Amino acid sequence: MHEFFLPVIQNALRSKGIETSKQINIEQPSDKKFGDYSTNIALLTAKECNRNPRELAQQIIEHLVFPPDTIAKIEVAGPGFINFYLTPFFIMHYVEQVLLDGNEYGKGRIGEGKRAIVEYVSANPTGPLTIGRGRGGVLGDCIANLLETQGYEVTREYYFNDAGRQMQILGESVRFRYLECCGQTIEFPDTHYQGEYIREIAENIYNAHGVALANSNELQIFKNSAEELIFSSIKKTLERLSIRHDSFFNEHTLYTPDEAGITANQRVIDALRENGYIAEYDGATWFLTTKLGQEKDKVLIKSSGEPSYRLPDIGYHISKFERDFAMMVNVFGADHIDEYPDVIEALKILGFDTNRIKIAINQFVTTTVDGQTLKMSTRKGNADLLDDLIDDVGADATRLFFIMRSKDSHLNFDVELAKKQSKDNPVFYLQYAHARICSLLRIALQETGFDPAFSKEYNLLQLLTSPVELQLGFALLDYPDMIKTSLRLLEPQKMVEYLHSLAELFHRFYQECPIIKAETDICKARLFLSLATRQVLRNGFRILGVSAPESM
RNA sequence: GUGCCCGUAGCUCAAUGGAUAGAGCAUCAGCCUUCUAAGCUGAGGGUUACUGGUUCGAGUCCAGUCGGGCGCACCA
Repeated sequence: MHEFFLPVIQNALRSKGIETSKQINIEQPSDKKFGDYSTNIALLTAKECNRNPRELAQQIIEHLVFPPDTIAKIEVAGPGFINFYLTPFFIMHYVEQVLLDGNEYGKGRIGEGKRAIVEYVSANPTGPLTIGRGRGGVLGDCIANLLETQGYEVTREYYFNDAGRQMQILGESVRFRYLECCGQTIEFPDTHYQGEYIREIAENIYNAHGVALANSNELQIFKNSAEELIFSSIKKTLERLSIRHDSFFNEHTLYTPDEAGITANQRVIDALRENGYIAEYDGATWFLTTKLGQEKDKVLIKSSGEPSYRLPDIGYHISKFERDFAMMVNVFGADHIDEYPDVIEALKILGFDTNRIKIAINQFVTTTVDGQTLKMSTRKGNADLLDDLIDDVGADATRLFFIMRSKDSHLNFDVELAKKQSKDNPVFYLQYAHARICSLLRIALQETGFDPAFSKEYNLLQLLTSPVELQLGFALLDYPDMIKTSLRLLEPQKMVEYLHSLAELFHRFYQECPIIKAETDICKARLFLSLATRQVLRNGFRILGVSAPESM
């Protein structure tokens, strides 16, 4: 709707000779008595023009020219708001558009011809996925879905490292458990991975090789089989939540020399050095972030000769620029917050357009069981496993729980409540609306023989004039704006909120308006409205990755 | 100590700087002989942690105070 109002208001301002740097906001008032849409442009520009806002608003109104039959009423209200009321004709005409567009309804074109990359999950294969990782995974998947609705060609990427110190410890952990299988008594170090899955991997190896590996100090086989098993279990877990990646980027490629015999890491060092941001001291190679006003320089190459995580991170992002992505979204948990500024600074120094990079940070998930908050750690093996949660509450509820809160808020996951499978579960409310519509359409077909999907009598929609019908129609028309807002904020939670209010309106409509029992034309019109509602629910569910059951 | 996030109803959370701060759960009172009651209608419940500031207007922005979470390695 923004596109609908914007040019008209701009024209009115121009013909009044008003120049303003202020942005024209079109918003929905919290209360319907202030109109369907509203703008505060008169309030914003009054001071610049040295005018009374209400007077100014009145004069702007006189110059507004809308297409016929679209706006029922325009008024000045309060301190100087301009409020717009849509005609019932316009609303119902738009519902028709929902039916015509079908699965395409809500799509936009701002990303057409552009490539975007979303990086998410990116857990190293040291253990099964935890609930905390799940939140980022679902968030990333939904953001990728949102980007696709706007025409972006999206790459879903998983960045991982199977070479570092943690993998070494993983291999050793498995070896210790294996030795236990062989009958040895081991003092298992606190620093190592204590999860039950390590034993299982060790038992697998024991079953395959017996005691043959007990006297070797070779870690490779333990590390490799652990990595293989853990990675496949991670992928399986993600699959259960319909989270998929189409690109796996191994950090190790940044350590591998190219045709010229130079590694990506080395190129980063060389380029930063050329710009005067590299120095060697204390045996290490440093990124001189003190020159950028930070307290300390940051190590890029440790005195051992190995790069720290920052160096490949920079190289990794350069690879995204080289792959020519117009938008790069990084999704990660709050514990990774501090690594970002350095990477961005380095990229700026090297002349990259860092505005293309968007960071979506999700706050932590705390789980409460019996009112007790649990602290999680993969290494201690007491983490809440994502798989267990999916077992308990199902994939739909898991996904919805993760995105029904703003990513900036700590998510309090009450495991007991989620396990209940009761009607308290918010996912049921949304899905029930969809199932209800499906049932309605089935019965309508049976009893009246009318199938709205194969009829084009859309003009019948104009018969619907009751407040709840118009409110429902209006909500449908708001869907495309909702997607854009959600994407701009990288916040799928907005979609959940919207779909909830849409479901609520439908339930009310269903309660107040007899549909199959209504007179023929009214019945048809209400079935059209129901069908359009189902379409928007479906389209929204697809973005959230929640299933749309035909019956419940 | 310091960087980021958060503090809103009994609980979990909403509210692109807008008009009377809203949902769900919980509590209470109604609505199924009628298209799915996993639903609908209504009631109660608030000094938006605190103190200042910015402006036509602040839960929202700024400064400070208090409280909670996450970081602050030559780990990733």
